[in-house]
Amino acid sequence: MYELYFSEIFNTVKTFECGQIFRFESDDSGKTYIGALIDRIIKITQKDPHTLIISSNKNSNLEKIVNSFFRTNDNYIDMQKSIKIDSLMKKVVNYSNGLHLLNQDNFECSISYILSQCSNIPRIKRNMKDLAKLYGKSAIFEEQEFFLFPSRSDLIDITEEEFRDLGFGYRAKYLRNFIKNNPSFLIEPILDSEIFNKNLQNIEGIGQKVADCIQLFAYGDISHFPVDTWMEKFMIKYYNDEKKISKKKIRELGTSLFGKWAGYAQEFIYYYARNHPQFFPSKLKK
DNA sequence: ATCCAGGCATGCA
DNA sequence: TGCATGCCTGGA
Repeated sequence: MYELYFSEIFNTVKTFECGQIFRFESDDSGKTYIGALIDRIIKITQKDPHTLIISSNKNSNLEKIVNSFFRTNDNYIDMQKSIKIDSLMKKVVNYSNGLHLLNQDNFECSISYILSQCSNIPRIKRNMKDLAKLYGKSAIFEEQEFFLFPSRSDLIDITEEEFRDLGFGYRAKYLRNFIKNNPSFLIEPILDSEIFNKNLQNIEGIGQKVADCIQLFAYGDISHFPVDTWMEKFMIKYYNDEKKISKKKIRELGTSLFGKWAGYAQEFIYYYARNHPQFFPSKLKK
């Protein structure tokens, strides 16, 4: 057990409930979160606005894994400054203050975003929980049973039908394909960001949005700006005079406005928009 | 009862 | 390139 200090604000509720991660849970309304991280169970307790208390069932290499998970090398203050490009973004950044991007396990995280399409957070959480409980190894932490996320070899013989029986719908095929083929560049990532992106999109079931999410949340490339329906609503409303514009253009716009910190900007906007649904039409005009 | 959700692949202009 | 449609499921 040790303390992890941030000079900026760190808010566990915003970080774990914003929709970027699906398998960490709190049983005391946000003070403590517990979940599996790669090969171990991690417990995170908010001590004060700058300090987390970290504990785990496995201490080898713990600080390194945790630092990577929480992206402790990011200059959060600089990031916030450079995203505050106008009064609106100032409001968005202040509203989201304390939300940190997480650098997740790439296999687990990639699967969560393959399953995310045309779904919703509670359902994705249920899907991921089912996978872990059925196929993952169990681990005991503080006398409670948890499940690690299954490895590729744990899932290699699971058929599309079995995934369908778990309620994955047409995504079952994509998941089966992803596990079966799992190209080598996923293990040793291609350095060029856009080439990696194109390679991801060559995998059946992964399009622009999921590829961006995988790079952002699973491979820590925070220059990506995934455009989902919320991003579309926000950007059209505030940065395109409420006129319809393609998702591709919105992605370009986000990248040019926010540069290397686009991933943070995206998550802040997503968090802001979802918590202010009254500002955004439920359905966009064509 | 429709409708549509944190998309994608496909087919067509 | 841009747009329409079907796809599984399940919650509103």
